Order: sequence, then C-alpha cells, then structure tokens
Amino acid sequence: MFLRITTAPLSLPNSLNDFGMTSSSNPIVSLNEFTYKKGTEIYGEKESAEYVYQVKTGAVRSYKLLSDGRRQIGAFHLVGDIFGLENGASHRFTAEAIVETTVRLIRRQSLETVADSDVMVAKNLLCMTTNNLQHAEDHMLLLGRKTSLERVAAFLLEMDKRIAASAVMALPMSRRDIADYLGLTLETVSRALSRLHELGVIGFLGNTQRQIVLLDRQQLATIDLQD
Amino acid sequence: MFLRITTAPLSLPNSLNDFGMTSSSNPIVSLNEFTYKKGTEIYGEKESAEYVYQVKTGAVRSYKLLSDGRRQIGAFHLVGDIFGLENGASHRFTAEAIVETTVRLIRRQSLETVADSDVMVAKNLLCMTTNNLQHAEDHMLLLGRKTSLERVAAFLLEMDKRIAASAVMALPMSRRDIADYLGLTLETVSRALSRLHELGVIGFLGNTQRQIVLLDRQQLATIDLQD
DNA sequence: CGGAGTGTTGATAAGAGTCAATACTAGTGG
DNA sequence: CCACTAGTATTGACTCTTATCAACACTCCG
Repeated sequence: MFLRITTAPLSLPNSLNDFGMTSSSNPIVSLNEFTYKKGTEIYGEKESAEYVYQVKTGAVRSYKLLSDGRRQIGAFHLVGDIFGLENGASHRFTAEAIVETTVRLIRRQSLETVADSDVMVAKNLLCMTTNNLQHAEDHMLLLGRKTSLERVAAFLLEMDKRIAASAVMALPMSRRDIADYLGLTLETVSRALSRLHELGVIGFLGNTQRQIVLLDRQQLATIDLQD
Repeated sequence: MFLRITTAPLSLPNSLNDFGMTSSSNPIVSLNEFTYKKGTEIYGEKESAEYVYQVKTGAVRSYKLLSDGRRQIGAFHLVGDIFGLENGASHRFTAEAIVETTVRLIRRQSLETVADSDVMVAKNLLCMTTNNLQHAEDHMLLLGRKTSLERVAAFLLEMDKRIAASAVMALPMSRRDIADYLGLTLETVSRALSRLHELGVIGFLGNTQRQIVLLDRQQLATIDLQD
C-alpha cells in the first residue's frame, strides 16, 4: 500500500479548532495523518464515511462519475480545507489526491459525539456545510449558464483567491481536471487559456503550463459575469 | 400589495415539528401565513433573511441571475418544502411564486435562538442544509455532464417522486422554468419532451401541456444515466 | 535519449441555441 | 358566451459554440 501513517503531535495544530473545539471541551479525539501518492483514491463514492479529512499539504479532487465514465468534479480541496464531511453514513463523492497529499484524519463518530453535547461544535458543522452549499450553488450557475471563457475566468479568479502565494499561481491540477470541474473538455479549457493569454489577461511562467500570472484581474472579473 | 395575512391556528400543524421542536421544547414561535400571487417575489437575492418559509400550497422557484439576464434556477419548492434557510444574514437566491402560493413563515431569529439551546433543533437545521447540499451536488453533475435528453428525463423522475399524486403529474412550472433549471433553452426542453412522447415514454393528458403521464419509468431511468 | 504523460492547435462534427412561424391555451372584457 | 389577446408551447430552418478527432509540441522522468 501507499499509505504512510504518523501520529499527530499532542499539541493540536488547528484542525480541531476549526470545528470550534476548545482544549477544554474535548481532550482526546483521534488525530492522525495519512499521505496519499499522486492519483490515489482517498475514499470512494458510497463508501461508508468513517473519517473527515483536512488537507495538510497537497490537493484533492472530489468527483462523481456517470456509468459511462463522464466525470464531474464538484470541488478541489487545497491546503487547510476540510472535506469528506457527510451527514449520512456514506460519501457522496470519490476523493483522489491530485498530487502527493498529506491529510489529517478525524474520526467522524468522535466528531458526532462531541456535537451532541457541544452546541458550538454543532454550529461549526452547520457553518461548514453551509459554505459547501454556497459553493455548490454558485457552481450550478456557472455550469448551467456561463460560456467557456466565463467559466475559465471564474476558475482563475477562484484559484487566485485560494492559492495565490504571490502574483503567480501554481495550479496542482491538469487541464482535464479543470475541464471536469467546469463542465468542458480539456481542449476547450486550453483554447480559453490561450485566448486569455492573447488578450494579455494572463501570463505563463517559466517552462511549465501550470504557473499562471494574473496580469489583469479587473478584466478577468469583467469576463466572468457576476450575478 | 398582494399579501393576505392570516394567523395560524395555535395547534401547530407540522412546520415546527419539521425543525425537531416538540410542543414542550418551545411554546411560542411566531407562525404566520402569507399568500403570494403568481409571479411575485417572495424575497430577493442579497436581501436580509428575516424569515424561513414552508410551502403550504403552490410552488416556488429559487434562482440566481447573471448581470445580462441569464437565469439559473437552483431548486423548485413544492408543498411541504422548507426554503429560505440561510446561515449568513442574507438570501443567496431570489424566490418567486410560480403559481398562487401560500407559505408559512418562521422568524429566522426565533429559530436561531431555539437552536442555541436545543441540540435537536440544531441537528435538524444541519440535516436540512445537508439535504439541500446533496441536491445541489447531484444537480452539478446534471448541469456539467448530462445531455439534454438525460436532463429532461432526470427532471421528470425527480418531479414524479415529489408531485405524483397518481399516475399523472401536474407540473406547475413553464417550459422556460424547466429550461432554466436544467441549463437549457425552452425549445430544447420542448423538443426533448416531444421526443420522449414519440418514444412512448411519456403521455400528455387533457388539453394542457403540463399534465404528464409517465408511461415507462424504467426506460426514463435508462435514459437518465446514473452515477 | 526515449517514452509516457500533458498541453496546444487545427479541422470537422454534433448538439444545443437562435430566430421565426404557427398553434394552442387561458384569461379578459364586451 | 364568444371573440380577442397575451402568454405559452411546438416545430422548422439555420447558426454557433463546444465536442470530437487528430497531429504535433513540450516536459518530466526514468
């Protein structure tokens, strides 16, 4: 197997805090780390949801498949993001590591137990679910009504908000991943990026095609029509 | 104004129960009814969310608009459905009555107050939000990856589950509404329905085009590829 | 260096959109 | 009650965006 198991330090970093747990409210929640190689599955659709995950390093894609192989990526999970949070017992997406990825694991059951008594934790669960819902709602508008250029512009702006360490954005995902996120083909994504390049809105850095510089955020925002 | 205001009977019907409230847990939550005429707005996007709603009779569409008028309907709310539940302070959709519609109103604040103390209510809020999330996730797959025929088939099956009083389904919404829900044009929806009619999968009842009979659910499910 | 994986670009096809004509339905008022 | 009208639905002809198929280029590894 490709898994490397390590025990987390006892001084909690920030994952439990993200659920609104204070050090006093819950002393011991199983907290481990796993590392997944590029392209490996973290969990499958309809598998029982035993853990909730937080990305420590790397990037993850969550997707659904139709029976003939068509794929729709519902979300990308980047460093710090929590994913795999389901209310029912089973996962509604398949999650895969896009690149080598280390995640923190929280047992779902321990989380639920705490939520039963701690209203603060319960509220945070609701808040996180609501954020996911809001993202899905915005994405429905993109998938249902935006043109290919608008979709790619929206994608770049979203990633800029979430990744941009500096002016340059290092995308972990391939053109195919972007296409399956935006409901397009990889060729259409490539053409849209070329077009934005011609227009002087974005630039490519170095010799890789995944390092993108946003030269004109203003114009990108104009291309991506807002609601 | 088009509003008719009535006070609800003191014996709670089922709306508060839907939030997990027992008669003992909370005696008084403001509970009123409003009636909206066909086509009128119940609330607008970005308006502050003062109430949560439950459809008593009628039907509601929730949608987002792009600046140039393109519309994406995120959900239809039918009898019994609760909508307008936002975590943030403001609505993320515009809600309109599709036909004359009566709703029950619950003050958002009173709901929040109860949720702070009553874990049961908080859990029900989470559960409802999760159901909305699940619907949005499934709809992303439809919008991103399904063909027009698959979308219309999926729509009919969804409505069949939710409306079908008998074998016949009386759709409250127009072809345009269906189109904006499925990310298509009304012409494409009409053609898909005609095609399903030719194929003997559905039938039209009486002299209206909105009464549809599902003649072959099996084949409909085959057309709508599942994940 | 070689080969697999990834990305770009071009030619063509197909599905859905647009525009337009017509039919059907429901609501209005004489 | 019927005729008129506005709104809604269907269908056809044509266009356009995006998908598909294919060739080629680049990059990252071993």
